Amino acid sequence: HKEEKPELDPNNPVANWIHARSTRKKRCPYTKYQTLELEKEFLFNMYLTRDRRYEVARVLSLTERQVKIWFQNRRMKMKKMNKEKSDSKEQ
Amino acid sequence: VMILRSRFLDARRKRRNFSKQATEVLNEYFYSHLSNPYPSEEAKEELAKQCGITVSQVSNWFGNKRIRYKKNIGKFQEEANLYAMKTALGTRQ
DNA sequence: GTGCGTCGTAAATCATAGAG
DNA sequence: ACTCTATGATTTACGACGCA
Repeated sequence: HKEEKPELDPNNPVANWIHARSTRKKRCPYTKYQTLELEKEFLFNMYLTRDRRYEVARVLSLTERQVKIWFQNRRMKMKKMNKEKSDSKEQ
Repeated sequence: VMILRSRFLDARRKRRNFSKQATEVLNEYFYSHLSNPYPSEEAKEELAKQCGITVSQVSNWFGNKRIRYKKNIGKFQEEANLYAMKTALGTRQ
């Protein structure tokens, strides 16, 4: 299996675990307004065009990358919710 | 029926801590795979079945366990020794 | 090679169950 | 009964890999 960063260390049990790179941006919770607007946009279309992405990012003071990733995560969330729903149906 | 059903689903939403037995099973797996505590999808399904929880909950448990263990190994030393001993006793023929 | 897709995860944070 | 802390869930941000 692959790693984000294999910390090369001898006897430490944690050594071969997956570790985030130190350059990773710290998670920064979005405001209620940002989240609400993103949800509205997602309701309009689950996939962004390049123009919509630029516009949403500009309006919400996020980077286009953040908006792209938010949509990716949101789609995964939707997928998970759908799976839960279908799992609970089948006794 | 729909009301009872939705009530059951709402109740499901309220978090309850996992049973002692379930936590036992998860910890046994975690500490016996400490150098690579990343269960496969199949292993997750088996653990979920044994624990009476969902695969997502198993994933959440391992995610939380890994980060919390890594953040403070000392705090978990006693627990680690306990499960290491348990595994040793259960494994010997 | 570029660029956006999913999948699995790290790490931080949220919410509150329940231990003390 | 009331604090808090431990615990389960959710939210950002990426790495690995896939496909057009």
